[in-house]
Order: sequence, then structure tokens, then C-alpha cells
Amino acid sequence: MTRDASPLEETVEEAPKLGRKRDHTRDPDILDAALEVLAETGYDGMTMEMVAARAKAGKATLYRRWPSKGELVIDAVACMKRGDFDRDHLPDTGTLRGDLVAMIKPHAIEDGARKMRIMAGLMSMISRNPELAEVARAAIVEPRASANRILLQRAIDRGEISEHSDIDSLAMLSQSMAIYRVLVLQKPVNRDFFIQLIDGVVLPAVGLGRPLATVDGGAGATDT
Amino acid sequence: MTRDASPLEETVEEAPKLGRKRDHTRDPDILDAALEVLAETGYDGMTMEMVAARAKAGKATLYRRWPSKGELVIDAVACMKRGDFDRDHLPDTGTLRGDLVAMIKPHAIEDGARKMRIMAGLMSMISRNPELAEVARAAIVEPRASANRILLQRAIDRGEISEHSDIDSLAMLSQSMAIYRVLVLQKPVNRDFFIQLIDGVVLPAVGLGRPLATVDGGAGATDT
DNA sequence: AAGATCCGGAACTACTCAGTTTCGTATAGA
DNA sequence: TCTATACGAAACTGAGTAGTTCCGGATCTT
Repeated sequence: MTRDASPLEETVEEAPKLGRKRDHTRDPDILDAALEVLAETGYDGMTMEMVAARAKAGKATLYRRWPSKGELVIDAVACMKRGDFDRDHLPDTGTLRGDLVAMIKPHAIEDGARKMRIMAGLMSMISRNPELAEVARAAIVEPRASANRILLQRAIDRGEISEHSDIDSLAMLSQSMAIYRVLVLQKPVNRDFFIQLIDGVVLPAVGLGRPLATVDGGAGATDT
Repeated sequence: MTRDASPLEETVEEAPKLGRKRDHTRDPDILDAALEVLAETGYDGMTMEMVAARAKAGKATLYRRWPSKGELVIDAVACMKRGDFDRDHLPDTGTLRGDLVAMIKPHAIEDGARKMRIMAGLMSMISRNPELAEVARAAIVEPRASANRILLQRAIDRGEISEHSDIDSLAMLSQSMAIYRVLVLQKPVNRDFFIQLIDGVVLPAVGLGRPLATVDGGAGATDT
């Protein structure tokens, strides 16, 4: 887990007297490689050799930095949190539907699909490893759910939807349906799926019927 | 996969000339044991020794009947289809809410939770084994989804909800939220959760507001 | 250039587990 | 009772992998 050495040795660690600096510059490559392999083969299928090969590193380098496969995986999953939604740059189109539709960007879909594949590979481990469960929740699930929560709360503040809406359930809804669709049904999660989900479930659930016969997002959404 | 022998040997198989009949009476125990271990440790964590020990059988007996671990698992998952909802004995209370609430029985919740644990253990395998994916879908997800579809269709036929409701999405909704809650959020899926889901998401989504302030199911449901 | 440190590669150990083989026993039919 | 068969137990084989060790070379600092 990229843990620092104990305070006792730390003075030694932080004073590289001579030679090359302790840069650990290969860490990002290794973590990325671990995520790739994880998405492709799952936790049990992933071997340290695969990760090393993918990162063009030596197995020894991995073990110099992480004490075990489990710790490497936890670190890799945790570092996924970077590069997610900025809470300050969420869409703000003036309508809930516009905001939700604006969240559907090719990059977001692709990123979400990758995270779900990783989640699938971790599933059986997650049920038995609380630390991994927490890290995965914080890195994969929470960012998107909290983004949705913000959009819904804004809609309530605008008076667009009832203040009694079950925000927590609704924030999880799109993610849970997407996970279900990808992992269980093995069907693609694309723009059409999300639009149908928004218009067929989410908006009806908050009391906003379909805006304009579902054919086009008439709600002036600046989606791209 | 409990495949019969090829037609050529079948005559031999079905004519046990002497000695004990080919009863394979241990099969159900072994399949049950496999499901238990699967739920507890996942596909990769499950070993043939564990299954044999749990079923008080010998490893050799397993291999006499199934050619490999993969085939045993597929058979075990497939045989879960038995003992699910009878399409003829679904609740029929006269209202959609009554029907949905009547589906929440302790046994159904427990059974569902077990299936989800099994699903979690199969997740990473499912993405890479189409046959297993299909078997799991047919045995675990389809029965419940189709039960919900029937209830929703009845509500449409009664004129209780709009015929434009997105039945397919709604039928999957409770299951996808339950999977999400159990596997991702690691929170309990109990009666309260389902009630809140029905009143906070499903019914609003089909245009039926909360019936009586959510405090009590005033819809005359004969649930138990 | 010299010295210290990190790296990639490869060989190695120890262990787990899928699948096989063997053998003594229990059981059902003749 | 005799015999064929299925069974449980245990030993065994072979492959794969987590984790370790060692070494030559690359790179940075002085």
C-alpha cells in the first residue's frame, strides 16, 4: 500500500546519501499495468508476471515496492480515484434531464465500462476483504454516485422535482442498472441505454414525465 | 454437465447387466455442496477437495461424474433453477404495490441473498465463459425478472399503470439494486430496503405516487 | 570517472490444486 | 453367498504461481 517505512527508518529513507534518488518513477506504469490485467483476467487470474511484463518491469521491482499481490491490487484500485469527475465541473444546463444527458460522454461511458470490468474481477475478493471493499467503493462507486446526488439536489433546490425524492436510491440507480447490464446481462452500455434509463425510469420516478416523446432531448441540453 | 453418454454406449449404460444399479444417488449432495462452497469462496477459491469434503464424498467420485471443475460448477448453477417461483403461484392482490410487497418473503430474501453471493463468486468467470454466463442468467436472474414482468404486465392490463411503462427496465430494477446493495455497498437487503425501493422508485416510476405517506402499506396487501 | 543505488531478467523455492490412480469396502442383484 | 459395481480415502503427478535471490547493467550524484 505504498506505506512509508516505520518512523525509525524514515530518517534513513529520506536521506539518500549518495547515488540515484529514490524516485520510484516506475510506480505509475506498474499500477496502470495492474489495472489493465485486473480488468482482463480478474484478481485470481492476474499474476505478478503478467503485471511485470505489461509494465516492462521485473517481478523483483514489484516486490521491492509492494509486499504482496494483495497490497499491489489495493494500491492500483485506490489510485483510480484520480481522474474522475470534478465536483466543480459538473454539467449545469438548468434542467435535470439536461444535466443527466450531459453526463453521457463517450469518455465517461468507456471509463465506466472499464471500472465495471475491474469491479467484476474484484467481486469475489471484495466479499472477503473489507479493506479492498472500502477502497473499491471509494474509487469506483462513490465518485459517480455523488455526482448524481449533486445533480438531483440541484433539481430539488430549483424546485424542479419534489424534495421528498429518494435521492440516495436514484443516485445509485444508473450505476446499478449499468453494472447489472454489463456484468449480468452482458449487453452493451451505450448512450441509447442511458437515455432510455433516464427517460424511462429516472425522470418518471421523480415525477417528470417524458419531455418530448423521447425522440429528441428537447430540454436544451448542451450534451456532446 | 450430466451429459448422457453418446447414443452408442447408451444401450450399455441403460442395461446394467449385473451388480449395483448406476444410481448416482450422491449427485444432489455434491451439487448442493458445490453451491455452498461457491457462495462462500467464489469460483477460484473453491477446490474440488472442499466440495468433496462438504458432500462427504471422495474426490474421485466427483471426477467419475464430471470431467472437470468447470463442468461441475455449470451443472451446480444450472440445477439452481429448480425451486424458484412458480409462474402460476405469483401473488395477485389486485394492486401492483400489493403484488410487489407480497413478493417480499423471508424465504425469498434469503434465497436471493444466497444467489447473489453465488453470482459474486462467478462474476469474473462469467465475463470469460459464455456457457457459464448463460446458465447463470437462466438460473439466477431470469426467474425473478420474469416474475416481475408478469406483475407489471398485469398492472398494465388492469389499467393501473401506463402501457408505455418501460417494463423490461422496471423488472430488472429491484434485482439490480439488490445486487448493487449486497455486492458493492455491502449493506443488508431486507424487507425495509425493498419497501423503500418499491415506494421510492418503482411506483413513482410508473406514475403511482406513494399510497399512504409510506408509513403503512394501506393497499390491502396480504403479505406475510 | 567513481561510487552508490535502482532496475530488469532469470533462476530458484515452496506450495497449492486439478486431475489420476489405487485399494479396501459397502451394497444390490443373481 | 457370490459377484459386479460404485464408493470413500489417500497417495500421487504435474502444472502454475507467489514470493525470493542474485547479478549485470543503467543512471544519477559527486
